This record gives sequence, structure tokens and C-alpha cells, in this order.
Amino acid sequence: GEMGSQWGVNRTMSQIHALLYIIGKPLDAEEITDTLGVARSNVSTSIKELQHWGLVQKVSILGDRRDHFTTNTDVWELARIIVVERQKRELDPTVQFLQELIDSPEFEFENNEVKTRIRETQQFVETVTTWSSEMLKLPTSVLKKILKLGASVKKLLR
Amino acid sequence: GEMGSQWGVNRTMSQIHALLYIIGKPLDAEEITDTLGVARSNVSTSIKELQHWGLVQKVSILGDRRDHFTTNTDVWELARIIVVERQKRELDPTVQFLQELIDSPEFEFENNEVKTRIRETQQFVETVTTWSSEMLKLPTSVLKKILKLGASVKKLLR
DNA sequence: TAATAATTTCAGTTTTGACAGAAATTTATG
DNA sequence: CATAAATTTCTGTCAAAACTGAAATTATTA
Repeated sequence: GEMGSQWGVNRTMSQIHALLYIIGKPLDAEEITDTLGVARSNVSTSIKELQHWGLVQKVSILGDRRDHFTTNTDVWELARIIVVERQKRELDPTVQFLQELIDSPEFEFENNEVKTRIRETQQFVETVTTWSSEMLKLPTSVLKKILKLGASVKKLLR
Repeated sequence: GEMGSQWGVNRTMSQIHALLYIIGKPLDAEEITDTLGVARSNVSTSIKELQHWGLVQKVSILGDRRDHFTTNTDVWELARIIVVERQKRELDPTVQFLQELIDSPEFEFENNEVKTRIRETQQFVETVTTWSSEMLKLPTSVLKKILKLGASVKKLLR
């Protein structure tokens, strides 16, 4: 929760997600409410939001009529989900916005340096997006190894 | 500004930074105020904050007694600064927090799966941090090429 | 050094988002 | 199908953050 608010993420959401992640088994809303000491309604809303992020899913426990919720217990998988989602929510709209700006008729009349800078920004975000999408396609084991390589990947550039 | 608030960044700060970036030449606080239509005091505070981030610097224009401000006009350089700063503000404290948790005497008594998950989280953040630091040491030209390689860097793993 | 220009700080206001509790809805069960 | 359990939606409250305008401070120059 603490980290969440530091990072600009909703506190209760972070707390619920962290709880499910650490506990590692399905919990119902009541249990979450009691553990975190927040309002039942707050838990309900936050869980829905976490589901929209694809971070939490509903599972049914036989013999129990209440909804139970879990999250993936693999940090790497969670990181993947978050990156994909943030790309979709933050980077993609930015690329699109800049592209529309560049394609708009007024753009032509801008100062040359300004035009260059806008184009470079668009290319930058696009490069990052493309790279990130490519990397996310790789299985976690490979991804992990590549990150461990660090800067030595520059060997590939002759 | 729009993007900024979307991304969870202070609106005025984003606007000022974007303005300086796009215009590409030093502006004084008055000009910024007039262009963006926000309070002079707001500009003052936001600029100070941008300076703390290392994104904006004061420059003096001869013959003008007012302070003028600029930002780097290279997106890649700006991205570097932001990554370094966020690493310092967000990732480093997280690694430290998790490490302290792991080193604390109570940790031993946790459930094994829970311990593993906390350790994996710590390792994950550390891996990302180390990788990012390494990459940032590379000159932009090299960095750009590596990103363009995308997933083909996996060739390095035999 | 007085006067003015520039900047910052501060106190108060507005806006936004998080959250609680009640009401409404949905779902399940005797 | 009535009742109860579970869940969600909604409305109002509270707190944090953003922002303004005025006052205070700092810097500049005649």
C-alpha cells in the first residue's frame, strides 16, 4: 500500500493485490475487508478495477457461495500484465495523438525545429513501444537471461 | 498537459516542460505564465520541481535580468533523466524495503511460499534496476540500435 | 541606499480522488 | 417464490493535491 501510493497507484488496490499475491491463495471479499480494515464497498470497487487490469481473477471455491479472488503468484507474469496494460493505456494513445498531430494540415506551417522535435518524440515512443512488445513475446526464462546480460548485448552490433 | 495528467504527472509541470521542449529556446517565467494561462506562482513552484528532477535548468540571457529556463531538446536524453530519477525515487526504496524485510528476524517465521515470493519480488526489482542502470551507461546511439534489435538479442543466448 | 523589478513563499480556495456507509441489486437457497 | 446472503452501486464526506493571489523576500539598478 505504501509503495503503491508512492508510485501513484491507488492505495487500496495495491494493498489488495499485494495481499492476494503474498498469501497466494484465493480470498473472498470479506476476508480482504477484515485483513485490510477498509470498507467492504471499497474492496468491491478495487477488485473490479484489478480485474479490468487483468491482475486479479474470480475463482469459485466449491461449497462456498461467496466469490473468491486470486492473482498470479509469478512476479514476472504480473510485470508482463502491467507493462502490456500501461502500454495500451499510456503509450499507445500518445503515439496516436502525436501521429494525428503530425498528419494534421497545420503541422506543415510549424517551425522546422519544432517539427523535428515532435517527429522525434513520436519515433521515440514508437521505438520503445515496439521494443517492449517484442520483448514481452519472449518466454520469461529467456527474458530473464537477456536482462541479466545487461549492456553486453551491444556485442551484437558490429 | 493532457498526457501528463493521464500518466499521473502534475499537469502544470508537464505543460511547462513540454512548452520548453517544443519551443527549444529559453523562456522566462512571465512568458510561460502568459502562454499557459496559469498563475505566476504556480509556474515558479513547478519550475523548481522540474529543476529538482534535473529536467529544466536556469540560464541567463545577457541584457535581461529575468531568469530564463530551458530543457534538453533531445528526447532520449530526457528519457534518461526521467528513468534515472524514477529509479532513484521508486525502485531503489522498494529494493531496500524488501531487503530489510528479508533481513528482519520475523521473516524466518513466515510460510515458505510467502518467503519465496518476497525473495523473488526483491530479485525481480533488483534485476530490472541493474539492467536499467547498465543500459543507461551506453551512449544514446548504441542504446537506440539495441532497442531496434528487439527480440533478436536472444541470439546471444546459445 | 531607495526604488523598482523579479521571484518565492504562504495562506486560503478549489478541485480531484479515495473512501465509508447506506441503499439497491443480484444471486442463491429452503 | 420468499427470504437471506452476497455483492454492487450510489451519495456524501474527507483528505490530499493543485492552484491562485497577495504578501514577503530577494535581487538589481539608478
